[in-house]
Amino acid sequence: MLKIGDFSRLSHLTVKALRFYEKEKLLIPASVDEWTGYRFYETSQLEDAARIKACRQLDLSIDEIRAILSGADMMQVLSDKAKALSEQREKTDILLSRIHHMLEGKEMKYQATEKVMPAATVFYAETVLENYSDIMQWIPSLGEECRKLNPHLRCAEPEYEFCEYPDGEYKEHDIQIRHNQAVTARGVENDVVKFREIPETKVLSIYHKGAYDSIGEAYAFIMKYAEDNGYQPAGLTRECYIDGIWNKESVDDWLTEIQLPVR
Amino acid sequence: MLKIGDFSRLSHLTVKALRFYEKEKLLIPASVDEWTGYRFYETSQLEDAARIKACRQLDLSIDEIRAILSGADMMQVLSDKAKALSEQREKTDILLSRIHHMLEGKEMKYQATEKVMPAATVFYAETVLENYSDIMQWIPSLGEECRKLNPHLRCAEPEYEFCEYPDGEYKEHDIQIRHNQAVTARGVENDVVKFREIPETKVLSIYHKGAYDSIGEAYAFIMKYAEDNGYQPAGLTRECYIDGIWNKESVDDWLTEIQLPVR
DNA sequence: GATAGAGGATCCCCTTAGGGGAGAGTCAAC
DNA sequence: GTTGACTCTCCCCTAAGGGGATCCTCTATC
Repeated sequence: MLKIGDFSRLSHLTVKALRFYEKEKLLIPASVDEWTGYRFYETSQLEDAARIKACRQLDLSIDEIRAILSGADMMQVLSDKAKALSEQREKTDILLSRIHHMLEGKEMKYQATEKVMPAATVFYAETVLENYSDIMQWIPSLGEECRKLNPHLRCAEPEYEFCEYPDGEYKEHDIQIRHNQAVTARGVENDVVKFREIPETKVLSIYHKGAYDSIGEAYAFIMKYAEDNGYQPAGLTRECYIDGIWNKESVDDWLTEIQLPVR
Repeated sequence: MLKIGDFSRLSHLTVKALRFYEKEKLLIPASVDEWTGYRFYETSQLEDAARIKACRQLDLSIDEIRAILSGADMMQVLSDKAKALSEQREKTDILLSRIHHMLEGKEMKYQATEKVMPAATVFYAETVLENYSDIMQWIPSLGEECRKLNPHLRCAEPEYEFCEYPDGEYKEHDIQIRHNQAVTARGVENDVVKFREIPETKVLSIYHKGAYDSIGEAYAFIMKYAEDNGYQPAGLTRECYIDGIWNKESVDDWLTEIQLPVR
C-alpha cells in the first residue's frame, strides 16, 4: 500500500495528475482511508499508471484513454488519432509556408486573409471606360438606372458591391469594367442593367490603402501569395471600394479591398 | 459609423471576437456611446481588422499580435513563430511514428514510456547464477551483507533496485548478473559488496506481467520499439522486480519493470 | 508527551481565444 | 404602443492539469 507521494515517484506521474486521474475515473486508488481521506495505491497499479502515461505520451485525451480502458478498440482510437495528427501536420505545413512567404517577401504592406463570401443575386452592368478616373462618375449612374427600373428593389445587407475587369489584362485606357451590386431579389432588366446569381465564393482578401495608381502592387502581391501558398485562382478578381473620393478628403485615406476567388 | 453587427459582417469577425479584441486592446471601436454602451466602428478600421485576422490565420497569439501592433519587429515575431511551428511539426512526426509503430505491431501487450531516472549512489554485487530461479535466494543475502558492513546505511527514497546482465547475450544457465540498490551515501566495501555512482539516465520503460519465462517478449518489444522510434540504446537494460514470489501467490500477478537506457 | 516538519487533503483561481446563453436595455419599423 | 432585431454586460465553459492557501495527519525527535 503506497501513499500518493510514493506512488507518484514510482510511476513518474505528479501528485496533481494522480488526483486528477482519480477525479476522471481513470485510475482509482486501491483504497482510501475513510477518516483521513488518504489515498493508497498498490504496486500492481503501476502497470495501469504506465499504460495511462504511455497513452498521454501519444497525446491521447483523457476521454480517449477512458474509452480504451473501458474496452474500446484501441486500434480504432489510434488510427483516428493518427488521422487527426496527419491533418494537424498538414495545417502546420500550410502555416509554415505562409510565414516563410511573408518572411521572404520582406514587405508587410499587405496581409492576405481567406474568407468566404456568401452567394448573392446581383445587378450588374458593363462598359468600356477611357481611363480609371471615370469610374466614379459611371458607378452612381448605374444605381439610378436600376432604381428607375426597379423602384422597390433593395440592396442586400451587408452591402456588397464590387468591380471586375473581364479583360484579364492590365490596360491604362479602354478599360473594360463590370460593376456588380448585391440585391435582395431579381428585377426588371434592360440593355444596361442585368441580373445574375453569384455562388458562394472563397476569396483571398487584401486591403489597399491610398491612391489607385499603386494598386498594381496589391495585385502583384496577392497573385504571388496565392501561387506560393497553393491556391488556385478561380475567377475574376473583385475590387470593393470602401473609402474613396466620395467620403475622404485625403487620397491617403482611400481604402480598397481586393478579392481573389480561389479554390 | 458602423454598429458592431455591421462591422462584423464586413470584417468577417464574429461579434464575440470584436468585443474580445476590444477587451484585449487590439481593436478599439472608434467611439462608444456613453449612455447605451453601443460600439461604433469606422470603415477605416476594416484594415486593422483584416490585419488582425491575417495574424490570427497565421496562428499568432493575441499577445504576439498586440506586440506587432505596438511596433515590435514583425519579422522577429514571425521567425520565432516559424521556429515554434517547426518544432511542433517534429513532435507531431514523432507521435505519428510511434502510433504507426503500435498499429503495425498489432499487439498492445506492452506500452513503452519514456522517463528520466535520477542520479544515485548504489551498492552493487555481481555473481554468476546457475539459473534464473536462484535470483530470489541471492538478492536478499546481499542486503544482509551490506547491512553487516554498514549498519547505518539507508536505502534511498524512493527505493530503486535493479538487476543488470553484463553478458549482453541471453543465457539459460551460468547467468552473469549484477544487482544494484540505491542508497543515501557510500559505505564500506568488501569483495562482495561495492559502491558506485550512476548518473541521471533517460530510459524507455515497460512493465512485464507474469512469469519470467515470457520476459523475452518484453525485451524483443522494447528493442524493436527503440529501433523503430529512433532511440539509441545507451547502456545495459535494467530489471526492477516489483511484485514477485515474495508477495504474490499467483505467478500471473508478478510484475517486472524493464528499463532500457537510451539517448 | 509535546512539537516540528513533511506530506496529505480540499478548495479556488489560472492558463487560450473566444462560444453559448441569460437577462436587460436600445433602436427602428409598423 | 408594440414587436422583433440588435446590443449590452455578466457568468460559465473548454483540456489537462499547475500553483498556492489553508487545514489535517503522520512520524521522528526531544
